Amino acid sequence: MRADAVRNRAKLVAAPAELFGARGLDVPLEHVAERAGVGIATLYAHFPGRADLLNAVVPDRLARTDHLVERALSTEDPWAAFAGFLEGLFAMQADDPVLRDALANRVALSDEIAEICHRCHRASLAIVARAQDAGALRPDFGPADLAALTTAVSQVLREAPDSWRRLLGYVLDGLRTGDG
Amino acid sequence: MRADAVRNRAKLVAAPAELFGARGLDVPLEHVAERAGVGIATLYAHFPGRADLLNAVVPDRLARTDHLVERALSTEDPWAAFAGFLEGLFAMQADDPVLRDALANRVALSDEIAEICHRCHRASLAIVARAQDAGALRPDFGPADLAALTTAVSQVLREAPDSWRRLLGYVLDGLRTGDG
DNA sequence: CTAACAATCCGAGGCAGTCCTCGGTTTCGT
DNA sequence: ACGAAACCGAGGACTGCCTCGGATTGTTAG
Repeated sequence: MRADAVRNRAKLVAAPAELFGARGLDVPLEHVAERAGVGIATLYAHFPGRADLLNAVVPDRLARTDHLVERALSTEDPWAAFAGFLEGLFAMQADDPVLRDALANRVALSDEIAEICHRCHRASLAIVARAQDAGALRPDFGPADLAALTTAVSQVLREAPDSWRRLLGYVLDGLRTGDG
Repeated sequence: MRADAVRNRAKLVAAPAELFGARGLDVPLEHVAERAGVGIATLYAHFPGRADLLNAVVPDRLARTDHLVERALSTEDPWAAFAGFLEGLFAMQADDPVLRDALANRVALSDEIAEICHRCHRASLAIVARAQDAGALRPDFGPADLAALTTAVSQVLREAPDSWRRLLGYVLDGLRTGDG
């Protein structure tokens, strides 16, 4: 690849991050190109469609959840691991609109993204199971609830970024059993 | 107003309800007109803009919350009143996409709508205060939390209509104090 | 009953935003 | 300096918003 092409591609991958903050994941691609200081046709030369651009942007962000998983698994207290995992997951989304919208199913899943999601999902099941086995987390909390919680909080993040922590706190209090 | 005008206006007001279910509040007005069996120009003759149509549709739905408020205020147990109010509020939204989106701030507020919202909001503050005074509801639960909860659940309603009740259950469990 | 007027209805079409492609032009690398 | 690679904006296609001028229909007075 030519040197200018590399430079432009990098600018294109960097541009969405700033724009997404304001308008969400569906900014016009023209704006992205303009922000990157690049013609619209150049954008399409690098990324045939919107999905391809997202697939170049999202995986890196999404992969950061691995760190969270790692931290949770190495936390001794199962409840603290579970609560900290959720807390971290949403805090990360609060800082990163791209990640937030990606986890809220607002991105068409490429194979790569799907793979990372799968990995994160499987890990979170383990974290949940461990907390339940320890008797700290209600046994009736299921994977669907986790998805619903993500949906719920991501919306709060979008509309009232200051309220999510309190809401999560209430949910966690409701999820905890006396035993933990 | 002429007889056919009355008939058409009624059809126009009725049409959105069915359409909103599938696509949310922002269906093309052309579709609304088609559904009503009316030309697009007729729609604009009756309602100069989308907001005017919504203002003709929303208040009726929104006013149904009054019934909920009434029920809650006449429920003796303050916690049951509070929990039942929320449960009813969301169940109502689950059945009525218009109401759901209206409460999630997706409608430009006309004076009339704003007035009804205000009334409902004031009433809900009373319900909250009563539950807190009785020592059944955490004293740190505030109006902002109520708004955040509405935002959160309305999004779950949109994307996973079967999960909201469980999620609300967890939140309520977290909100309840031992005393109640 | 009918004619005539006014109220109402209507689809075509102009405008705006976004997507994406085409053909020519510029720039990189040798 | 030459060829290939990459760049670029103009513009066609589509969708949704809204308006215009003419056609239609309800109403009422004679």
